[in-house]
Amino acid sequence: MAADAIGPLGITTAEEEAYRHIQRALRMGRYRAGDRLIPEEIATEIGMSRMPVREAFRQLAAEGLVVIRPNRGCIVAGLTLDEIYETFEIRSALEGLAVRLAMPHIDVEVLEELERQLDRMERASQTGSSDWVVRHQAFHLQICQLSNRPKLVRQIASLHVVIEPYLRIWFDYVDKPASARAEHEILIDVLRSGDAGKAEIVMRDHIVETAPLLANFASPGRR
Amino acid sequence: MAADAIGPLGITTAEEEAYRHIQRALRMGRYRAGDRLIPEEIATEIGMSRMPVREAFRQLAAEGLVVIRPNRGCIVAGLTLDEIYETFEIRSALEGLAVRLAMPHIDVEVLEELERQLDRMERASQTGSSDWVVRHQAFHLQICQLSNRPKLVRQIASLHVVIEPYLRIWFDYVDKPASARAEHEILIDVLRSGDAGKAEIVMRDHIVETAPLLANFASPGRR
DNA sequence: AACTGGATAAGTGGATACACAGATACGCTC
DNA sequence: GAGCGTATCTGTGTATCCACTTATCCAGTT
Repeated sequence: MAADAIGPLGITTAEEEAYRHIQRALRMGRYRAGDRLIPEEIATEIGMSRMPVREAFRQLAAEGLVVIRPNRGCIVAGLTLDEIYETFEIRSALEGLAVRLAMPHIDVEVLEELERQLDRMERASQTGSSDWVVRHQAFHLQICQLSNRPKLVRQIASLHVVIEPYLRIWFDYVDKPASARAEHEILIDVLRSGDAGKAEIVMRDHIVETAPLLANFASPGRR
Repeated sequence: MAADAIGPLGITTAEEEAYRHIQRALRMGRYRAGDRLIPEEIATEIGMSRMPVREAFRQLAAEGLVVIRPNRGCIVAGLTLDEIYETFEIRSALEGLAVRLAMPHIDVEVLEELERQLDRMERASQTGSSDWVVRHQAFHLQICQLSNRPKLVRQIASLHVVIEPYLRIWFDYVDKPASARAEHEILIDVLRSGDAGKAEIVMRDHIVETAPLLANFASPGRR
């Protein structure tokens, strides 16, 4: 059939489209925490009925991006200060595990690729756009993916989505995280060293130390 | 209204009921990995239309218990051998973190309660029923809950649900995990010692060492 | 005899329609 | 004037219906 390639990406179902649309909006910080998401509103926005939108809500609720209370609609979740810290703690444990398991798959080419990623990150930050956030997450996920643990990577990616709005707020306040480059260079260094146990510790510390930095800026943004 | 208390538990919506029904069935191992879950079949089973069942599928898919392929229905997920190991690795990282964070909240009363839990576990195993699995999970979750990290506990609980069918198979093959009692006594001992770092290591080892034990029995059961 | 093509049946995804629960605002009573 | 009860209205949750995709089976061809 000619109508096979409907969308630009491999979107097959209306639900998938709704899911990506809403998730994108949430990541971008278009809605504020506590805002109600009205199914019909979003449905007309992307030209479908509210049914697939509702099913998309379910997926988002499972990821913790929204909260659905029976008969009382769907509201944007938002994280309290405690929950931001908690999310970073979980990230530190999972990404620490990932980097430890990734160590056997580290070679020169990988290290070079990571260096290039760092360059892209810096360039993105200089353009002033919040592309830096996307690049930063790509850098972390790149390392995690080397662990060859699909479920682990998915869980980590899901956590990144939850904290993305807060990273954006942080980025908007401070023009560019000054120490970010150095921080991530240390990560590459420890990967180069080949010490899996040390790499895990460095990654864990790197992540938990980030939390208080953006918590200061994120707190006014929460509900 | 008199008809307020419809169900025995606080089930408010049909979807909630469908979700619990299917999740229970999956945990009990009623379906085998690869089986197709037919919405109409389950819908008539609990007296509703297939719509809430469909939405329940979404939640289950988000938890990784089933897989939904567009236009091709809902099949029971099941874990490959690699995925079983991976799940235990993730559990070890998360429960390790949880026990470390729980340490400040450990006191004599908590330790006594955990000892009682162990007794209940042993009693459950002697009755021959697979209640042991429930008790075992309750024991682990009890410790995790002391961390005071709701999101962390939820993630861990979700992993427990995924591996529950395999724990049951394991339990059915070997009448009673012989070393289980001793293993968990060690956990309580390290909690008593007050050394958070050591407790994390002990918990991590305890969990990853369990994986190969039940992997041997679980492998014939997978798809 | 095996493989490929099409036709038919079954089943999933989506839309519309309806019933019920919750929120809000107005009026009545104290 | 304030507080409570009630009525209306918005919006969610469920059911039925329709369209489209996919799988299966049979027939025709090589």
